[in-house]
Amino acid sequence: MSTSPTRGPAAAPALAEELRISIARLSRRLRRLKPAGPGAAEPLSLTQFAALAAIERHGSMTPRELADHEKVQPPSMTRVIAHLEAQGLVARSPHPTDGRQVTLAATEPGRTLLAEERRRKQAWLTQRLGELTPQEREILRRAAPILDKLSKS
Amino acid sequence: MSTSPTRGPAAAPALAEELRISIARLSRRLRRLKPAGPGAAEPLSLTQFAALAAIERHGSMTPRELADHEKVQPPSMTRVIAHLEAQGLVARSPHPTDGRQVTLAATEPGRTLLAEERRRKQAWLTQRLGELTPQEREILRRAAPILDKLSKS
DNA sequence: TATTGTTATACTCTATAACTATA
DNA sequence: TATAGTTATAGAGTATAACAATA
Repeated sequence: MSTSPTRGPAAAPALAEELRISIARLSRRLRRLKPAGPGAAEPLSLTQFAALAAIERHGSMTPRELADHEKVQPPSMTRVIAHLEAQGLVARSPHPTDGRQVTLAATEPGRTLLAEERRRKQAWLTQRLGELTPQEREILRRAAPILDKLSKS
Repeated sequence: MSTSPTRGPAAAPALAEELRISIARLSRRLRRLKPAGPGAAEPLSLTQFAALAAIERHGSMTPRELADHEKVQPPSMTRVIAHLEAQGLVARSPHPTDGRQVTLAATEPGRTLLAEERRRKQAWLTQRLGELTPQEREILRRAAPILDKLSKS
């Protein structure tokens, strides 16, 4: 019988299962949140929001870069971008040197909406985080970049 | 202009956005993992796996309890259970006193498969976790139950 | 020939609404 | 009337395959 250690590298499989299930569960819980309020414009899905936030943060990005960044396949990102563009939140422009590529940038309404969503749509999670102890928030704050590191590999 | 603190309760909105995006991205990354190897039986989706694991851990559960536990609606859990039952991984039995309820328990093949999946299907995440520093793993170990607490609210 | 991006199509997961059976 | 579970149906999100344009 294995002794199933709870610490050290050998505990990785047990931690993997716990994390995998916890992440999936919280992901479902978050996705279920009804977006924004009655007065809101067409709401953004989480993927759309993340894509818009990434575009704004990087200044400009190509669809391929976005797909890699958000861990979806290019055709999936095409749909996300189409939606953002239809809403006037991002604008395409031709790549300066490579005719195949497209450059995406946030429009002024896009930046406005982003700020608004940040203020309002994340209310649920913000509220829950506020109910944690400072120590717990600190752990999550340190965990977030590690989760991103895992996503990247 | 707000100063956007990075620590303390007031930082919750910023942390909320970071966590929300990180969780969604890692969730997509994990879901994309191609399950098991060539010799494997019909693979389990992550939700199916989590349900089976919960049933085994609790000894027995009702569909309603499972749905609440995994943050899905009852009809969604019905499908998950139907799949597990069709594969012979869980068995239903009538509730001892309440004729409406159903009791679910893992079968012997179910327990076997669970052990096998634990050993094999989580290889990717286990590998990635093994590449982290012990300090990083420790942070994730502490973060996992906090994520669960967030899911529960 | 390789790469970017798109179109067409299909699948997985989950939800809501309506129904049945039991309490 | 209220609750557990199921059936029927629909929608969101993402994937793969095939194609067009450019390098």
